[in-house]
Amino acid sequence: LLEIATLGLLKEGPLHGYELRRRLSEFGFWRVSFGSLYPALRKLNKAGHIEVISGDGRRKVYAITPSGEDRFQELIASMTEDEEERIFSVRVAFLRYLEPEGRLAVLQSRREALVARAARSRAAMKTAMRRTKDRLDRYTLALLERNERAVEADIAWIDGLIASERTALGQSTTIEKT
Amino acid sequence: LLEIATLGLLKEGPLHGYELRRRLSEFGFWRVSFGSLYPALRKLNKAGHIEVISGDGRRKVYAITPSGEDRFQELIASMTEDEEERIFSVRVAFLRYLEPEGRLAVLQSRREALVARAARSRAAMKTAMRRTKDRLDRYTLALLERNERAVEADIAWIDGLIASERTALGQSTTIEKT
DNA sequence: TAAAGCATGTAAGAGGTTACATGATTGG
DNA sequence: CCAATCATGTAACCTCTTACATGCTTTA
Repeated sequence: LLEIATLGLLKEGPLHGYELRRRLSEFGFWRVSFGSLYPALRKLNKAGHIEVISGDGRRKVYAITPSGEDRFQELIASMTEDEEERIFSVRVAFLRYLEPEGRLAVLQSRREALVARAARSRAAMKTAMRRTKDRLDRYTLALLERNERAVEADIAWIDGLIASERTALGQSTTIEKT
Repeated sequence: LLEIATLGLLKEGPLHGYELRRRLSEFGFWRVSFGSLYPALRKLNKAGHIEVISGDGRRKVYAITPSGEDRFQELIASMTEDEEERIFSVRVAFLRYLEPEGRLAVLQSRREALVARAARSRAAMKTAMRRTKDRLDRYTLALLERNERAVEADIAWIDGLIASERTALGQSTTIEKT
């Protein structure tokens, strides 16, 4: 998570650690702790994915290297199924760096995961109701309903992205728009 | 997370580890790994929060102890601000075990966190637009909009729960319902 | 000149994961 | 009887957190 977010932000320009953290939390990703940020930067540096382009003693400004670009492409394209929302958000935020086919693959993979989750959620509701003999408590019920609505909204959102991705990809479909 | 989920499920009746895991994933919380489940059970046992009520060599059936009940009450009532969705879900699933005042406190605390997040999200959108001079890319924009809608939906959901909690709590307001 | 904020870092530990090992029980 | 699945467990590791330590720079 930190690795992909760091590389993604550094693709937009060199930054030092403190500023990187500000961007991360400002964007609404999460407020990463320094205790995790600095060791991560050192690790990325040691791996050759980023380099120090200005160490004036005070600030250490990092820039992404070609090796880091490769690593970033690898990370952004490889979806893990039923990925955490936080990680997927970071992926979407940098989705513009992926080629159109890769984007479509990521979005469709996410869609499948969401549909599977919705199915599991509905199944869970049924089993829960059967187990408790329809005495499902108010809060659990409210939670399950909320989750169902949230997943449905997300699927609709993804569908919108997929649709506009498809029209951007296959221009041949745009026959007689009027 | 595992601690509160385990204690909460054991409040409904004794279970062995394997079955506990089934319930956890069946409910849609998450598929906890055995490598985390069994050490956690041993830790809870050592702390005296749960006890083995049937170790027939094969299955080890655990039950919650009075100490575990205390621990559970402590965990369910103590909200951490801007809590992860997963943890809050577990909290809601067991909210019925909290007294009405505690429930209201938890819900209102969550509401505040969501409102704060929405404000941060809007601020982030403005700074991001200012920084990139209105050339915010499609995906980032879609993501920010999606997040805003999701948080708003969650606030509305919480408001519903708070409202019904309030009417259940203060019966004096129910003057002339017809 | 003192406080607030900028900036980097280390150590310990929380809370999970994957991979591996082992054995009992049940169903075809 | 063999495979699947039930059932428990350990070891190594990953990612991130909190708490602490340090020193510089800006501003009131």
